[in-house]
Amino acid sequence: MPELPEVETVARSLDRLVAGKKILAAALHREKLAPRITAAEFARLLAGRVIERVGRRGKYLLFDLDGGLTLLVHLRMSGRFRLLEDGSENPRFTHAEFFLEEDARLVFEDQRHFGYMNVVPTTVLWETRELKLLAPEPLSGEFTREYVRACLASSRRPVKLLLLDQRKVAGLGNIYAAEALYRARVHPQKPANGLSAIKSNRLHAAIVEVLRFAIDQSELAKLDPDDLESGFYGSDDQSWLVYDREGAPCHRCGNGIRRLVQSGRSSYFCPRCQRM
DNA sequence: ACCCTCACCTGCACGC
DNA sequence: TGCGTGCAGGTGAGGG
Repeated sequence: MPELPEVETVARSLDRLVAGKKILAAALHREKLAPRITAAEFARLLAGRVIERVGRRGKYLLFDLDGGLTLLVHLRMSGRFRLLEDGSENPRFTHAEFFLEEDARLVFEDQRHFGYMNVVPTTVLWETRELKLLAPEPLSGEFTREYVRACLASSRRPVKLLLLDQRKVAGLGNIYAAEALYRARVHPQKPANGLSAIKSNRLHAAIVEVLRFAIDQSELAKLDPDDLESGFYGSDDQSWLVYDREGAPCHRCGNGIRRLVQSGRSSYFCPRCQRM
């Protein structure tokens, strides 16, 4: 279920826990998890590789391996890594296993079977279908006011849908899109090219703030960072300003938060603070 | 090129 | 209690 901030936290945790370790063997238990390679290739490509570092691009986790390979992972809705002690049982929906040095076992579990993995040569990483069309990182210098303004100007779609488009903004999902629009006081159904320069700038700032804040929260909320049994999730019990608060009072004006459906997905907003 | 709908799975909260 | 329904934070394929 993670968006950029949670994926960032997962990447940091994994980097801390498994960077420098060798994968002695790897097993793919559900072939469709890595549809571009076979289970045999998965095992062969990963066996013996040292995990040099774990990073992130958009909502993708990137495991840089020695020998010029990168393991790409998308958690989608329910993907999750766990680092287990030798001998402990696999979680119910374990779809991949990485047997590491020192009897550590990294497992990937995924209740909804939406997760995705691929192994690619690092030299072509940025040209892969997964990463090639991804928008700039919203917390990088590339993500400027001008970039956001140009993006918005290029489409008549409702601004909320534009924010969910990974080719426009990398890493935003349904929650943080709603939170950013609320902070910027922009109505989710407003046509993207109808935003004034002022609102566009507010939205740019709100996106950056929302993500920075959420990364901090997610880091703080991690229970015990050194507990190998705990999953690598950020907090589940964060409270959002508008997300999932239908009917509850707006923190700014007290009006009831409303829910509407756009492209089959819930949008939450304050009808008084976020006018068309 | 754009934009929408649907499919991919399981589990959970809800109303009857 | 049990069963049906709708919903879930993501994305890509396929269609108009």
